[in-house]
Amino acid sequence: MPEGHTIHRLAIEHLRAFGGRPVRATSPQGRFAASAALLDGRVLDGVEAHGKHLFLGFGGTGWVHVHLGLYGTVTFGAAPAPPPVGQVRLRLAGADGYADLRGPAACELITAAEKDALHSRLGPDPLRPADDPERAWQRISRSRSPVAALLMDQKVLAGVGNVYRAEVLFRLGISPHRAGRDLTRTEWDALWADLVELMRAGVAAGRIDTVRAEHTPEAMGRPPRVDDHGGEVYVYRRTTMPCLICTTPVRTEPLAARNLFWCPTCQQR
DNA sequence: TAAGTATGTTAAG
DNA sequence: TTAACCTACTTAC
Repeated sequence: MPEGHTIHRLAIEHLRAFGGRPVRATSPQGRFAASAALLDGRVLDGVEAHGKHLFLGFGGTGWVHVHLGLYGTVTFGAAPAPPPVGQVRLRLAGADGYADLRGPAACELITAAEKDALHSRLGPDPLRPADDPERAWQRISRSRSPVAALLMDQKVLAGVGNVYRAEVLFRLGISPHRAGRDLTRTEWDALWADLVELMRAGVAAGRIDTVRAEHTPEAMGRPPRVDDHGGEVYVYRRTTMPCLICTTPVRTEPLAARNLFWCPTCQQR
């Protein structure tokens, strides 16, 4: 379930589980075996997340760069680690627990310089307190592309995926098809602020919840809805259901190779 | 058992 | 714009 909140949460969990102590590293599947051997017995001394990229620091040995892609996962468990199940690219194991990485788009050992190069290709991340939203605004306010595409462009903004883009646009009532340069500065400031709030909540909860208390099915007097991705949301993959607020059917269409979801009634700004 | 789907990205054309 | 890739799960037959 990888949008930026997942990756930031993973950084925290890795630090808590393995930080400051030597860790055993193996690649049961074999595809990361040579690098795992270099890492085995080293101390995890730093973790970082930028957008959907996770970095695990091992001193002079370098950084493990992980990108989960569409369906990569990390599962944590308590020691002793059982025999690996399925395709485990990387297993880290400490005295108290272990973590299994499966199906990542990227898992590679890189240098500090290579890590810097990756950062330079990414826009500001709402979950990195020092990141400056002005950098994103400079690009958005000059672009003819629809805001829904810009929010997903990791060079513009890092960490937002298909769920957060759909939900934040709904919450602000902004049409996904508006061109970036037609947004007002006030609207952009509100988008960034809402992303910061939503994504921080996502890190804390480990899932994406975007529905305000006054709009829950309970509060609206509607039957409870069952999510297939774990969180309570307004429009993402809600096409078989009416909009929670106005009961218009939620609409979907492909945009830049991804499915976009929005409410044509509530999002007319 | 096979096909389809997924919260993502890159490279080829 | 399209295909390819990484894996697991759900749905169809």
